[in-house]
Amino acid sequence: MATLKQVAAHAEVSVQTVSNALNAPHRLRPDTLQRVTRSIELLNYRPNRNARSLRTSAVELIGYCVPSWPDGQAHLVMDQFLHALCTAAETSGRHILLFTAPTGVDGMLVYDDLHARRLVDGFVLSQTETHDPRHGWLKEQQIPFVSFGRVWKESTQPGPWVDVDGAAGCAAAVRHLYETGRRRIGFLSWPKISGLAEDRLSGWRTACRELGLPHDAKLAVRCPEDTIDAGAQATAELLDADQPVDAIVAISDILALGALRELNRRGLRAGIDLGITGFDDSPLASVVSPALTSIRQPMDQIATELIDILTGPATDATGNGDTRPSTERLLEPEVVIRGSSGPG
Amino acid sequence: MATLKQVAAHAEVSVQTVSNALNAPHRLRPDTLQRVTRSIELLNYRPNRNARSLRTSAVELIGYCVPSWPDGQAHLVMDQFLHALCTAAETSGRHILLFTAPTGVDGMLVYDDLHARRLVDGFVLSQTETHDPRHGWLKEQQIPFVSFGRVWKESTQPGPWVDVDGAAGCAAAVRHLYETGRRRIGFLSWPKISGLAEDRLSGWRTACRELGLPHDAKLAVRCPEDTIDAGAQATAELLDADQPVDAIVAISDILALGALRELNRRGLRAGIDLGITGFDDSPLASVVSPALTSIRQPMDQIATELIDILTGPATDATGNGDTRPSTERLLEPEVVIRGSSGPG
DNA sequence: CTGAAAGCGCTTACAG
DNA sequence: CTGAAAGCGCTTACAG
Repeated sequence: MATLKQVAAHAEVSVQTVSNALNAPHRLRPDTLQRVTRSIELLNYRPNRNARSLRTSAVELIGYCVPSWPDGQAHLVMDQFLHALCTAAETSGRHILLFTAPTGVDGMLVYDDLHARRLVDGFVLSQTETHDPRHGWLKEQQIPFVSFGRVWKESTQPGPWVDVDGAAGCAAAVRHLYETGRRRIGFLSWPKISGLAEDRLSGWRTACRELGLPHDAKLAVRCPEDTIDAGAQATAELLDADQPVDAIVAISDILALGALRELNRRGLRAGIDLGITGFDDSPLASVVSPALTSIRQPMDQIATELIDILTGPATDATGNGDTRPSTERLLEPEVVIRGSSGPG
Repeated sequence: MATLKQVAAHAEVSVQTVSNALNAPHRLRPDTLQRVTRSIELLNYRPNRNARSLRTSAVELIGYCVPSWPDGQAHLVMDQFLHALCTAAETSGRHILLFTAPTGVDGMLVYDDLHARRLVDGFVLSQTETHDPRHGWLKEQQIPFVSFGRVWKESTQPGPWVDVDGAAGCAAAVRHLYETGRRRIGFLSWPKISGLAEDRLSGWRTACRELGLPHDAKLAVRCPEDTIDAGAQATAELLDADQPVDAIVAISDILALGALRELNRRGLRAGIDLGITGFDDSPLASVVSPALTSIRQPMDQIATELIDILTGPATDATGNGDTRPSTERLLEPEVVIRGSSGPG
């Protein structure tokens, strides 16, 4: 492996000049730059990142904790998210370092260690939970981070975040179903009350109200778990009611698949007799028939914003200016229309 | 951040002794060790990894290229694999660095760069394809790597690998179905001929032959794509044949889900009227009803073996001893029995 | 525009 | 068992 010194000797300049050729080429005279560049190519020189990091104390590595399954819904799009995150990181010359950690506050030792030993510059958090302790802790330690997902139920959100407007997504799904002629739209939700679920539910409720559609509590079913079975059962309820629904907005693709199955069982046709939509546009959505209309989170944009915020000018690195507003970005999801919600 | 020097001053020893306390504690006298350890704790010292790596030229980081979807089957268990890989890496004091690269030989520039700039010590490869160029290239460059999955159709497999015995898995599924009384077992396969598909198919064929069951070509259907629809259609074929099958071994969970749907549509009960098995034990398997019997790859063991091989004594670092056999580990998958193949 | 020198925080032969 | 010293390969004020 060639070193800076060898390149310098070869190009007959000082190491400083070679370093500048790489990091501040405008400082060199064109002819010098060209000569150095030639030597770099000839010797196939690659700067040693460890040496650079030792000097600059920046590793250009971003930590991401791989969520441990079983977590239900989220991991069906995890590879999409990771791919987007990697790509965004690489665009800014960085990479993603993966690690595992216990959930809750116990895991913070791992985060702290990774940062203290300078394996990473900062963290991207996801799988944010209601009352997630990580954000507050990292902020207190002044360790750079950005969160995908808000910490719900907190009076103040610690630190910067990027999130998708679930309410807007569900509202858009309702409007889409309305436009295809549906007038009684049910909602399939999750069991435990979470900020995420309430957010999406509220979007359904608001849109129905605005369109003059029914939106009473009976139309929103909390499924006991995020499975196809539970989705099918809840769908059966909604179909067997005195006034059956003619469309269903599901809070996840899995539940929507359950709805699809129940329709199938009854000889009803999704997209014709009823409209069905899911959430996440997971790989499953395009694998069923009719394919599932689903609400897609803009993964690439999410990832880009996350990296932008994390690598941008430090929000609060000094500890002063604490009152400065955190960086917060709420992105719009998109309804990907497929067969299950009709031709429109 | 405390440094080695500061700890040394605090403990009133040389930096060398502190370093030894961390890396070779047996060299210190117990009382010295204790004193140093106390100083380390008091100052909350964490060794700077970049400095260490610069010195030792080992970064303790393993590169893994995130596969770009859509790739069909594999990404449903990607998070399981990543989690296992991370855990195994951490057990050996290492971490996973994620990156993206173009497929094929173009991507090798990325691999080379990552290694040359010392961002990683080596690579774990997965999504191995027939005629995958990466293995040969990395071997030639003497860049450490280990592959999850064999390069099929090569006369000699370049470099060490870990793989799962797909044939054994499918054979086990056939035997399991036989034990639950099935006597005419179909096979659902993929469109393009790949080493992976042929391997699994051969397991079905061999087991059927050994049990005296039919295994003619008509019983093995190549689905045009890895979707629920395709699986359902192929299942319909197998059921409408002159001699209908009473069980189906599917090469993927998705295809098995298609089989389940087709049975459902016909009023047939999986696990009672027919036995169905999938492959990969993806999150989907436990989310349907009846839950899907599926062949599970031992992810934790795979990951452990991969890291063991990669971090073990260099197989061929010197370039001599080229004839030494590569490290190769073929692991047994496990049939996870659920409702879709009957109570047994 | 270019160069000589110090230093980032470790580890590792080498002496004592 | 312990210590003084060199060096891993860079970057960065500081002079010239």
